[in-house]
Amino acid sequence: MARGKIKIRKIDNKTARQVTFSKRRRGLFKKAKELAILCDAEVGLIIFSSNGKLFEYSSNRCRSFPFRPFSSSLCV
Amino acid sequence: MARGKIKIRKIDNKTARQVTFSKRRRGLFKKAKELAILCDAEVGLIIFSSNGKLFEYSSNRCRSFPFRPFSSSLCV
DNA sequence: AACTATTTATAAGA
DNA sequence: TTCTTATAAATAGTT
Repeated sequence: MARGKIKIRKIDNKTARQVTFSKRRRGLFKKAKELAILCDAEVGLIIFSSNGKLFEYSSNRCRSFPFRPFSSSLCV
Repeated sequence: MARGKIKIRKIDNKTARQVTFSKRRRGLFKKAKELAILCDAEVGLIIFSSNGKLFEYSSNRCRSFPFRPFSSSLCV
């Protein structure tokens, strides 16, 4: 998508993979939030990095239906 | 992001909101899949439209840890 | 982390 | 809903 087109396959180099993960993770969360707002949708996104670190987002507005957040802490 | 810049706020017109929902939902799923493949991550994405229709994706590979798919049918 | 050339996503229109 | 296309946004490679 930028200085060159890439193939969608696992990035072998660990450092490069981590860099791409950080960049694309941020982009994905941004898009998820935009969809929720623009389209009045409920969106839940959960990501485990290859190291097992958790990242999550929920658009939930503390309703019991149709959707509960992944972490109760997200619903303060 | 195209013929004009938009503000990220709920789209009032229902038809326009549905059109945007369809387009952006597809884009979001694509990005989610790309992240999972490129970065060897586990990704789960769940969306309820404003009409309550469910759309979901899980990159899960049928492991019991760290992540179970949202629907068992996704893990055949 | 910042830059920027390019690719990709997409808003509006057909 | 699908296609087109001009433009905004994301991002790959670089610094």
